[in-house]
Amino acid sequence: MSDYKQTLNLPATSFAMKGNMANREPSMLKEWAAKDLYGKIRAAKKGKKSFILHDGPPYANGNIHIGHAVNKILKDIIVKSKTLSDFNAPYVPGWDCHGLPIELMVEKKVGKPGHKVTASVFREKCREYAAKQVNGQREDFKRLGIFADWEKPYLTMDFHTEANIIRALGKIAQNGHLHQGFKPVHWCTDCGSSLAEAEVEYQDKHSPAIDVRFTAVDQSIADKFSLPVSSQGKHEGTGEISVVIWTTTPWTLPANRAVSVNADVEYTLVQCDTLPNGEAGKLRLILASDLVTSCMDRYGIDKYHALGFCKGSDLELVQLNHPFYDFTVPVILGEHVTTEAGTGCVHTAPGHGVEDFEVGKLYNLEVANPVGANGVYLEDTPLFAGQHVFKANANVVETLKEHGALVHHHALEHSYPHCWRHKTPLIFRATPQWFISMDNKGLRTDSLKEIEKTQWIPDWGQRRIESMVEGRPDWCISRQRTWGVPMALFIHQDTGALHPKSIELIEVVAKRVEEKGIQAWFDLDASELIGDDAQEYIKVPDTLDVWFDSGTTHYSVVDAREEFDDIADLYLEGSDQHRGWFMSSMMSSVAMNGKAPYKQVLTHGFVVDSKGHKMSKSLGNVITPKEITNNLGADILRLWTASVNYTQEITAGDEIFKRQADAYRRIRNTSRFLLSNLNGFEPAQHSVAFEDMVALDRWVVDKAARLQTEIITAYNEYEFHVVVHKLMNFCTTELGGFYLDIIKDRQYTAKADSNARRSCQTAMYLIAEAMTTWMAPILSFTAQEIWQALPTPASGTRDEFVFTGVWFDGLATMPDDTVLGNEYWSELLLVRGEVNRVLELARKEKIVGKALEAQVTLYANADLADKLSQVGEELRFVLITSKATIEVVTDSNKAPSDAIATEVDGLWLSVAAATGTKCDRCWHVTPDVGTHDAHPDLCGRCIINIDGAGEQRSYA
RNA sequence: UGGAACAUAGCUUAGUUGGUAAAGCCUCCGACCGAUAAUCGGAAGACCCUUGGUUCGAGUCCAAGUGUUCCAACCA
Repeated sequence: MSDYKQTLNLPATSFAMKGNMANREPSMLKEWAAKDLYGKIRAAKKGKKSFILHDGPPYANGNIHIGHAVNKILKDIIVKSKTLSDFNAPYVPGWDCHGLPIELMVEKKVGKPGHKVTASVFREKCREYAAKQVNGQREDFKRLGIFADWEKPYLTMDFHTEANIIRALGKIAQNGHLHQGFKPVHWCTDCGSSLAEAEVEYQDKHSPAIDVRFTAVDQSIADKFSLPVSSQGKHEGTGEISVVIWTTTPWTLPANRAVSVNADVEYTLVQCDTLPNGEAGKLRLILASDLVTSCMDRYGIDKYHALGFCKGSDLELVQLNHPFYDFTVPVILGEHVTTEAGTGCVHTAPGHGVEDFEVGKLYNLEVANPVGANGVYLEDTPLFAGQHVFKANANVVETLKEHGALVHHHALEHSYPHCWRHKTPLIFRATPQWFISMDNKGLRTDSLKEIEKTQWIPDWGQRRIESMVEGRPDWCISRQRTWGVPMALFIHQDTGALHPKSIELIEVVAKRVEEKGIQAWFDLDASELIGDDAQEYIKVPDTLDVWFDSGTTHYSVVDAREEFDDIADLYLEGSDQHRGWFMSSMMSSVAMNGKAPYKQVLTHGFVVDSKGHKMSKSLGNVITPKEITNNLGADILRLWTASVNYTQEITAGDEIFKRQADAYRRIRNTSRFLLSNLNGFEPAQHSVAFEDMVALDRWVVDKAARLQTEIITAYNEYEFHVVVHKLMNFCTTELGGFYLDIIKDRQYTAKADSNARRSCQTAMYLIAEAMTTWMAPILSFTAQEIWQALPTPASGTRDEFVFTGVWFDGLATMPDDTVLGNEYWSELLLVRGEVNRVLELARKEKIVGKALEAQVTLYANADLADKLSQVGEELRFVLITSKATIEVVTDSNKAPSDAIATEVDGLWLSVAAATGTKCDRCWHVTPDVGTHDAHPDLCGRCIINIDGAGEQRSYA
């Protein structure tokens, strides 16, 4: 055996084939942190045009789930790609730290505020708990390779943020958007306080279900129905006309202010020829047509008939007598009214029901609130003063009977909200609340204008938030909670009016909060700030809705942090945030500044399992980021995130991650092969000028340049799956299946320092440089690993990190129609595909094994033959055969019958075993092997490459 | 129940103004043994969710339906 292998330029690299990223990433992160990578990026981009992605704060509770991971990875990809586009894109991560879920967790540990611990201590515990949660989540985010100012995040519980939240409230009040009102909330009469939905549990309860009739003030209401007409005139029937309602909460009747009907439902005027339970007498009742039969059954009225019909809308504003009070209430229209149960007419007490409240607002109904905090009717409540509402139920029923208004009464067992602590039934009770008005100062219309100016991606986001803003009620920002930013206002104890100096006072309070946190407000003695006014003015005890906290971060964070010099360019969150953060941010920003807080809003979908179902513990289909990073590494998780169209639901599953790992290996191996062929290549001394390169090498560099443009565009449009697909396809199709396969001959067998070899090394080097930047925003760990393995560039130094630089600018392009340019090689690629197909047939027949054992004859028409011959003798290198012969086909000189027709117009192929002997060095089969005395096992080409000046290559 | 979105090979995605459904991965078969737990070649693989409609012609336009997700909270 000869030793010619030693004369080859075989690939060599220390870059491992297996990434083993799960194990290696943590140490890379450690190193990056030690070297202050984030700080280095900031320094490198200082003074550059800024791009501000403002982080929506996750709630500081619990481990991060895969949705958090997707969100942060997408943000990170954007920040990194913008950085490579030479923007200064600082990334300040945030956390939402106040609010009920944390209170509930802390309650479990230390009990409710005001019981075992003071409110002050309780807040301290909440603060500690939130801080701990933030630390945990922060480490998990870091593990994903997210680059951020982790040492200086923003927390909504930072003292200066808390102070700014209060200032934001002041600004909104100053601009006239703040007003007081009432709103019904879940109320526990034992606690004497409101409850959050999370504190409500549903249990079965027995309630008195009653049907009550409200007599019409004006009996001519009958005219509204389509009454039958006879010779005696209209048949109107006889008996008092009433609308009948059904309710399970008789105690709410004192607060009744209307009866709701559905505009589109048909109602019947029913002539009853007996009273309920068969007693003698006549009545006319108004009921939903669909429910007449069931109602009559229930009432025990068997002699009745329909007099006429009308739509609910016909009854609007008809006046009815309250069943036991001396005032009238209107019939109003509400969409919440259905005909599933009851009578189709709904008792409406705006003080005791959310739907009642909402519909009542449309009709300017009074929000009557006759029930005190202890569940007892207030002193000025006629008939029931001093009675507890649940005890009063029986008395209300009795009173109804006395007034002849009770149509039916029975007991009902149904699911009813209870206090989770006392297990007692809850009531809905209107309490004074603070609202940001949607319409008083045109907030709704102004917001809609700003929404239109904002770019929503995908574009349906705009319609979505618009419809929400159009339909939303005033924003109730007050909460009766402990762990929240206080509504730092003083109101008059009797009138509820804001203190005349409220705006100045807010700044004074904010200064104190800046020093000592929100506790400063709760510790504050009113007289300290307002002196003698403290006799008449009291501190508002409410806290702010946490949506207000996060919604105002455009002010408390973006405006406040010195690394930001403008409003945010981009907000990026899950699509649920149209209702949430996007909305609260828009509302507060317009209320404060009259403009949107962001220029673009990008949304992503939710992560679902492989069947498209949401992830939940009960289904057992939850995949955690930790599982992925521990098994496959963060780069796989990142690649997966980047490879999907995240605007829809994002599917996660075992097979999907396995496929991502496959894709990862392909990209990694292609990079490895490039690196291994750059062994010994010094760009400064070995680079070949573009115009001196072999044609095929120029083509691939041009291809890479075109691709880079497309990839940057895809990054700019936030379409990362396009990046991944293009990258993969380039590795597979252009590189693996074509270019790299072809140049192996040159790379391995040409003289080490020949133009033929240096040319393709130059191309591979340029591609490796560019490709590393392409993948850096996504496969950050791998890209940096490759970056460190790349040779020193011609400039003499390489930045320590791929992340501080810009897209590679060393690629060159050629016009499409350049001689031997893109068009030419595209066509040759097609020809090669056909050759491969035919080679495969020959392989099946055992004529050849590998392609180099074959010789191919291309029968081509004149046009094609001319093209093919442009690369001359080097055509065989393109086809990776030992010989390639072109035969011109004309009408008179057709291809032989055993040649195989191809998909390429005017091309027939035939394949045979190459004649000659296999060269021991380059493995081509040629007749001249054995004719050279010095090297009997080599072909002439190899001898030139070993002993001579080296072969010349121009094309491939 | 309302509002919004989505539905194309096993997987991830392309499918322009309607004109015979593409790519990569996976799978299978083969080659190679100088990218080797790699690489190369070839092949197979789709009732474009269903049903109607418009049209000479529909993955694409329209309608209805099915499935899934998000929204409709003093949850974030």
